[in-house]
Order: sequence, then structure tokens, then C-alpha cells
Amino acid sequence: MVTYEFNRESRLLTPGHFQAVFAKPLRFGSSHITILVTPNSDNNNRLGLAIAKKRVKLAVQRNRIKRQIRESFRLNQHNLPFVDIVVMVKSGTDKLENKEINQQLEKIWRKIIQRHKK
RNA sequence: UGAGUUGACGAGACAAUCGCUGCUUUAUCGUUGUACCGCUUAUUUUUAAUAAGCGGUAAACAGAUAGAGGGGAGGAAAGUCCGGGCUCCAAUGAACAGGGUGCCAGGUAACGCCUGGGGGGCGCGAGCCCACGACAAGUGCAGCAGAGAGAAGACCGCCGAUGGUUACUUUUUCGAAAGUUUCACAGGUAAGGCUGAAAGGGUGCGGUAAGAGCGCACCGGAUUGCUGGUAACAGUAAUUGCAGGGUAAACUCCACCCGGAGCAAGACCAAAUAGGGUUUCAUGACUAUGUUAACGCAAGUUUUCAUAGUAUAAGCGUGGUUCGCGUGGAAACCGGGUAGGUUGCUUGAGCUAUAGAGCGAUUUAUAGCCUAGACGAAUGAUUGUCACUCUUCCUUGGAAGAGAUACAAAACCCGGCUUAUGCGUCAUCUCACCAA
Repeated sequence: MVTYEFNRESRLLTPGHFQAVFAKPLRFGSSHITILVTPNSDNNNRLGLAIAKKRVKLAVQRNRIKRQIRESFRLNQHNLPFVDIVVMVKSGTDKLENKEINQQLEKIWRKIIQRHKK
């Protein structure tokens, strides 16, 4: 079933959730983005964002990046296996265009899907 | 038309698709408690009451799903620099300490803000800028330069009583005398030079050996009075030779103001685990005394029963005090409280319009309106069309191409200040040029 919804059930909400992902992650990355992945027990995939103030200084840029990531996750989530995901960002990302962020993310989604098919 | 000045407003628009988050409403679903009705069981106070369970109906509250409607970042949301509301803590008031403000008047919930006025500075002007009380209460500070930096100072210069000397001039009774020049020097001087950011009022005339408020006139200052003004202050008259510079974002003095911490404030619900208190229960344990039985030569060990004691234990360590060690189980209830959740949370010193008061900040009255409430943190993404600027072409409003789209995102709420900001629109006044 294809869904484009994105509500509270598809987010990591508490520090506990985040710790679980940081504990033993699979790492995927591109030039500006790092993604940590852990399989979860729910029949759902969940997204958490870790955009450090150190990496992206302006609140406006942080918001923009978060929205782009959420949008990309929302549109691709039906292809992903059931996993918990934490997206981290390297410095310099605030200078990327929306399109570039999207391209990088889609590459990573493909990698994750391939890895989990095996 | 150009160059400026001040003020106000806007912060790309529309459509489609896919999403996020509150609100309103409709439908469905299940859950919880409430009321009523019926049935069953139990107890007793037995034509009934109470409790528990099941079923039905009603309305309410919250939840989930689906549909519809409607709302969803800013002028600075920023910096967190002031002020206030609100919350908790503290509190009789006052003083001290500490901090802040600082021309006058008004506005305000309050302010370090705003308005009007005064003074000073800048600009041809419209206008803009200024922490703008007191250094004659006291203390302190000032590199270098310079003679001297505070009731100053004699380096150069100017003058010069007196004494000497050289030369010259004049007079001459030929002894000399006077003058000029020059040297030494008691001293005078604050005009000039020099230094400096600053040198103890300024200009002119008189005066003097040379000078000097030494005297005078004008300007400036101080004091006292008068006039105008609520006041800051301004004007004016008389008196006073002038009275000791700067610095108070130096200590300080004067006047006025200020309790502390903050929505991670505060309030409510409250899992698991651990721990606290109260009550009850059951039996067991321990101790003391007596006692039964068994074993044993005995000391004693094990054991039965009874009585008494046990939470500030008994007991042990050490004879006493102190101190330390030790102080079992189950159930119910109570209270604190972590994770988490709910609330505080958006109706407010609110916005808009009209009218009145006021030069204005502002304020009064009436009417209308409700305009974000997220919490690992929503307010978005993609595409298309049109707008904006520039260039080119035809030509005077079309086409093509290119470019730009800033600064920056609520986090309890308001009033300010400061800083960032591509640009567009409107109004205001000033200056310059041209035309009339």
C-alpha cells in the first residue's frame, strides 16, 4: 500500500529512541549527509533528524534542510524496509540548493533498499 | 527635472498536485465513568435497602477513523540591552550596602522609551547629532614636549638701580661731566618668542624704565536685583578688575528610582523500580524464667509445654555511661516523587473605524472584529502562468534573451531600544536649474 502520510508515529520522539539508533547503526553517507539505520520491531519506519547548530548556524537554514529531508522521506517511505533512521548533516549543507539535497537523499534511499534486499 | 530631508506602507501574486498542525462541524466505531430501567446473586434493617455482575436507553466528556469548512511566522519573530504583566519565594517599615538614571515639562502600566520646549554643535537649507546636574565640599589624574601644568614660571627676549670698561658724540674751568654703545649684576616684567590638547579673560586706547585690569571703553564672566516663562532658560540693570584651567562613561557629592528568581516560573495526574510512614494479620523467631523428654560420668547439647517480654527492641561488643553492630514476613492504606502526560497557552496595557480633547506623544467615548499556538519543535515541497529589473529589436507597447527575488523564522505575553535588510509604492518639506 502506497502512503505519503507523515505523522507522529513515523518520527523518533524521545531520547530513548535516538539512543537505540546510535547504539548499533548501519552507516550510509554522501558528501554532505550521513544516515544511521537500525531495524525496528514496529511495522513502520521512523525518521529522526539531528541537525546540529554547530553545523548549520541559521535557524532558517536548519528548518529548510529538515523540511527537505522530511519531504524526501515522506515520498520514498513506501519503498523502505521497516527501519529507524537518523539523518545527520555536515557543515556546508546550508549552501546546497533544494534540488541537490534531494538528489543526495535519493541515492542513499536506493543504497538502503539494496542492502536490505539481500 | 535633478539632488536631498522626514514619515508611512508593502515584504511577490494566482492555480494544480502531494503533505504538516490546531479549530469548527457531520458520520461511524469502540472504551470509561454517570443517570434511569430490567434481570441474576449475596447480605440484612425484609411490601424494602445496600453491594456486585450482565443487558438496554439517554445525555455528557475525552479518543480513533473518514468527509467538509476555515486558520497557520516577522518587521525586525533576531540581539537579549532596558521596562512591565503573570507565577513562585521572601517580606512590618526604614536605613545601610549595591546597582541604575541625570537640562526642563508632559505622556505612559512602566522605562534608560516617546512628545514638546531650552542650551550647545553641524549643515546654504529642509533637518540632523549631543549621558547636557555639581570640579567655588574634599581627594585624585595628566605620556611627550616645555622655563613653567596650578594661587605656575624667567630659557630667549624687554627694562634696568649700581659698578666697571671700550669706542664715539656734545659741553668743558682741561680736572672732568652728560649721553649713546658694551660687560657684570641686585632686581623688575608676563607684551612677544618657544612647547603643548590646554599657559591664569579678549580687542583697542592710555600708561610705564619696560610691562601688567595698572586705568578706561566695548565684549565675555561672576554676584545681586528686576522682567518674561510652570520650569529648563532668556532678556535687562547695577555692582565687581576678574576670583584659582581640564577631567565626574575618576573616586565622590546632590536629586530620584530599584526585594529575589524566572514559563526549564508555577499547578495537576502519575507507570515501572527502589525507598518512607500507618494499620492489620498470621504464624514464626529471639530473649528471660520455670518445666518435659533424650543423650552424657559431668559440664552441657538437643527437645516438649507454659508464662512474660520484643520496635526508643532484646541481645552482643566492655562492668557502667556513650557509641557502634543488629532490628524477620504478608496484605491494605497514606504521603513524597522520577520517566511520561495534562495545564499554564493565548481575549490582550488587543486590532479596525468614526467622533471628541490635546501643538504633540497620548487619551476618552461608541460600534465592529477574534487574528499561529508547535514541543527531536507545524506553518512546507514540486510544477506552471503572471508580475520586478536590465539589454536588444521593432517601435511607443509589444516580442526575445538575461538577471535578481534581501535580512531572517514564533517558543508565556506585551511596551521600547539596538542591529541586519535586495527592492517597490505614497506623502512631506528643502536646495539647484528651467519655464510661466
